[in-house]
This record gives sequence, C-alpha cells and structure tokens, in this order.
Amino acid sequence: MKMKADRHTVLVGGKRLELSRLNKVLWPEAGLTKADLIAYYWQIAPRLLPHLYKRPLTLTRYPDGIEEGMFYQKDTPSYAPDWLKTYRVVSDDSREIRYLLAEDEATLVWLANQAAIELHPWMSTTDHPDYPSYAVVDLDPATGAEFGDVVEIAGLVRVLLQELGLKGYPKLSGASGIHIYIPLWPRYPYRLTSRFVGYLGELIVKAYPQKATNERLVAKRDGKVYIDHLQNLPGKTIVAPYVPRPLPHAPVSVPVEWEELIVTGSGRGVQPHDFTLADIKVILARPPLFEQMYQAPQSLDKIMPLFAAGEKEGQKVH
DNA sequence: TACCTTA
DNA sequence: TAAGGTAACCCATAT
DNA sequence: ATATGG
Ligand SMILES: [Mn+2]
Ligand SMILES: [Mn+2]
Repeated sequence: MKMKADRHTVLVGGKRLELSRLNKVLWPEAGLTKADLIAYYWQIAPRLLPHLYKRPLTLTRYPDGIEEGMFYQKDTPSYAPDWLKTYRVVSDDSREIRYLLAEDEATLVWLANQAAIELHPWMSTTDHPDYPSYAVVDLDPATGAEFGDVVEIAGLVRVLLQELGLKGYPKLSGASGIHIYIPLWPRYPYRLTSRFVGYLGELIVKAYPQKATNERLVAKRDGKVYIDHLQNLPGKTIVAPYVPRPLPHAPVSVPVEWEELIVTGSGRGVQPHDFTLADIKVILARPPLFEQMYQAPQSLDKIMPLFAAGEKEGQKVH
C-alpha cells in the first residue's frame, strides 16, 4: 500500500521547508519515523540550540533508517538552502569544508528531514576554533563492564575534579557510557585539554585498576571502563546533549544530576537508555542542566604544572 | 537524501 | 533511464 | 614502517 502525499510544507521561523517521506521508518524496532525525528528536533530546539551555537557540526545520516547504511557529513552540500549558516575551513592541502552551523529551529528541522540523526558539534566555537570551551571525560564500558561500573568511575572523576577545584557536568551518552563535561576558558589548546583528561585518567586507573583502564588495545580492557581522553583532540567530536542515537530504542544523550546517577541506599540510579526519542515531554520537563556550564568557565592555570610538563609550544625542539 | 557519473 | 557511488576525518599510541 | 581505535 502506498501512503499518499508523504510530504508537507511547513513554515519554521519564517522559512518554508519541504518535508519529505515523513512515514519512512528510521527506528524499525521502536516504530519511529522521520516525522518523529523532525517533531523531536523541533520541540527540543530550545534545549539543544545553546549547545550548538557557533559550533561547526559533523552529522551522521541514516536516510534509510538505522539498520541500513549511514554516512558522515561535514561539508554542506550545494543543494542545501542558502539561508543555512556555514563556517569555512581550508585545510593545508587547500581542501575546503563549509561546516554547518545549527543556530535556529529551521536548521534543525531541515537536518532532521535530511535524516541527520546525530549532531556532533566541535568542542570549540568559531570565536576560538583552537581553544575548546570544555573538555570531556568520555567513559566507555568495555564488554564485560556494567553501567554500574561506569557510574562508579564517574563518581571518582567527580571527586577528583572537586579535589582540583573543578566542576564537571555528567550526561548519559545514550549508548552505554557517560560523558562528563568540564567547562573551560577558551584559552587551552586541544592538545592540552586532552592531556589534562589523560592525567585524570591516569590518576583514576592508579586508584582503581580493577575497573578503570587507559588501554588503547581493546583486548586489554576486559571488563573495565575505558577513560578515553583522546576524544578531546582536534577533529574529534562527541554527540551533543539531547541528541538521539541510532540504536534500537532511539535512546537520547541526556544531561543528568550527579545525584540521579549515584544513588545511595535502595533506589535505582538512572540507566543508560532511560530517555528515548519518544520521551520528549519527560526530557523537556527536566531542568536544563547543562546551560549553566557556559556561565561558569574554569581555569586550568593552577593545575597545569601537574600534567603539562614540557608542554610549552608543543613541538619537539629538534 | 540528493546529486553525479557511467553504462 | 537506471544502477551505482558518494557524502569524514587522522593521529596518538602500540608493535 | 605498519596497525589500531575512536
Ligand atoms: Mn563514549
Ligand atoms: Mn570514546
């Protein structure tokens, strides 16, 4: 049976958008369609946009749903509407990429119609492209590790940060791990923020080698939680908060309170897939936990000597 | 998803 | 006309 | 040098 006029024209923020194949199923197991994705992005816009402002994007697109082929996209295609904001980067080999900037509802809706399920913003803004405005502690459970282990390691990260006079903001990755954002003044280059997180990782592995690991070789991670500091290097990105994942039940990466994660006594802490695309109302009803981040950038100046030994300008002298 | 290239 | 291809990175680290 | 992982 063929669905009739599976398309609609909508007006978003003064822009006319042609939406296509609205009934196409993107998450077969959950029965969620492109219409659902568009509705989600439209509604979540006020929560999401602050985290995308001035941040060039990498997209992951799934035009035939999460069980079919995907592709990454950085360069804005020529067929994109001319009102889209872009940021031009010319690499050494003079290749040019026009990165997309998503700074309004209309752009989000257009992206969703393109079946761009995931948005991965830079950790730096176009104001200071080489200086990230946050570092991320990316906690990835290896096979055999449980989410409780991830939470345990996250708790150690929290205490360690407190020890260093810093504050971190946790979110569910939406897959199986946790991302802890550490807002910074945009004055430390990527190399250094990566080194900083690597230092945190070393301390935690030293303190808890049973469950934390730095091993780059998957085989040596066994049932442990991998502290992936390399995720902070230039060109790497992490899925933005409030972005859905291309996994069976459309779980969403959602900021959480430390107290929701680390539950004392008999209660059950928040679980990795507690929020899905279908839970848009629940997600919107939660406080915007990450928004204060940008009002509270932090300094690494005092603790830099602990991990930046011989860093300086970064290059080898000879 | 949309476009381009090739048969 | 239709089928097939393309749409991104790359480097820190280990061996 | 080459492989690996994310
Ligand atoms: Mn991760
Ligand atoms: Mn990772």
